[in-house]
Amino acid sequence: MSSDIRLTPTSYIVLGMLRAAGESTPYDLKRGVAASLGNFWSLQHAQLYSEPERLAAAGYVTERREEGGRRRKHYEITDMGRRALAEWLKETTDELPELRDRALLKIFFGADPAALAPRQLEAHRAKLEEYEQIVELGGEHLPKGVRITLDAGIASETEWVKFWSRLAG
Amino acid sequence: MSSDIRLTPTSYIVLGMLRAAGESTPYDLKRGVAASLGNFWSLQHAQLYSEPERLAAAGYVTERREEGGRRRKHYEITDMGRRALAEWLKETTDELPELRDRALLKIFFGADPAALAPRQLEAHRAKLEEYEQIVELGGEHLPKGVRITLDAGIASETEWVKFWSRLAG
DNA sequence: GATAGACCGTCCATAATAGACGATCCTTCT
DNA sequence: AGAAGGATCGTCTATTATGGACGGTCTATC
Repeated sequence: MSSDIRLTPTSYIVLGMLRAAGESTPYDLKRGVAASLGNFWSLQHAQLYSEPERLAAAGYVTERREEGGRRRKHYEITDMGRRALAEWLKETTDELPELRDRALLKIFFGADPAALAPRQLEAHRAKLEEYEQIVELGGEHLPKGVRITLDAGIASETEWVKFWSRLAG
Repeated sequence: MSSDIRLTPTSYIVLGMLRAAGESTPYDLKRGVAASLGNFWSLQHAQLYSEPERLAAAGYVTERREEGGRRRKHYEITDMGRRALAEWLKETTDELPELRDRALLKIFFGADPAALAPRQLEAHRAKLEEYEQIVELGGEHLPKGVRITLDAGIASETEWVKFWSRLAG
């Protein structure tokens, strides 16, 4: 409680997941993130262990530790956490997304696009298909926000598939 | 020379910029990056001061320091640096781009899309226009790789403009 | 030759990355 | 029941990266 920490996007991810899923262990968070938001916000699983601790120390979440076995930690969002999350959700932003594309980086410096294209095309196609699968099996009853990000993913991957197809020739 | 360091994407950015532009100071690099590759590979200007030092210690670049005034450091790529860069450029990758989109993150957790859309739309539109400007004034004689990444940027921003337009309603 | 504003370099505390490592748990087979 | 092997899960460490403050230097202008 009460050391004041800086809340980063990582913090809000933890808070958001906890609000949506209820009490969770870091591993739960990890799986949840990987299956969804990890697609447009990359992060490291180790952070889902350290960040909740930080949040617990500052009072945004509570921590409960199993006695036996794996001694897993279970976290739950507090009212303070809910308030912080709600406030953050209300703020708009004009920041553009950050992108880090290794393949583009190589092309920029003169790598052969036709050499890079096949594997990139394949990877983007696979991702696109993954998204479409999710929509097919029950995209109707996804929460609205989730559905929108999924649509964004589909639109964006579709575009990348086109882009790399052109380069593959 | 000869401490062996791990070469990160940041390293290759420094090497690539030095190969393309010849001897440069970190500030030169900073400006060069901001104007081009910064659009699809975000990085911090402080890194363009620390990374060349690291590379110099390992022999990938040479360092020359001004005597008077600002005592700027000038860096130049070595043969060893060129070899490392060339090798990296030859490797293909199936890694997908990393994305970090704060606005999408908020939507995912339930923020109001219509509230977020206007500023995002505006920002993406501005970026798109910036790219198109570059093409207009002399996109013909840009290096091929640079031109391709520019095309990628245009395609991608066009898509985002559409996406946020839909949400703005 | 003063001054304002742009240009430039460095530093620091904190956060994030990458990935190894080791423990625990579950299933299946004998 | 017990062993074996694979999936699940948690932690740690060294290295990089982030964000931003701070302070110095240069240049144009009056």
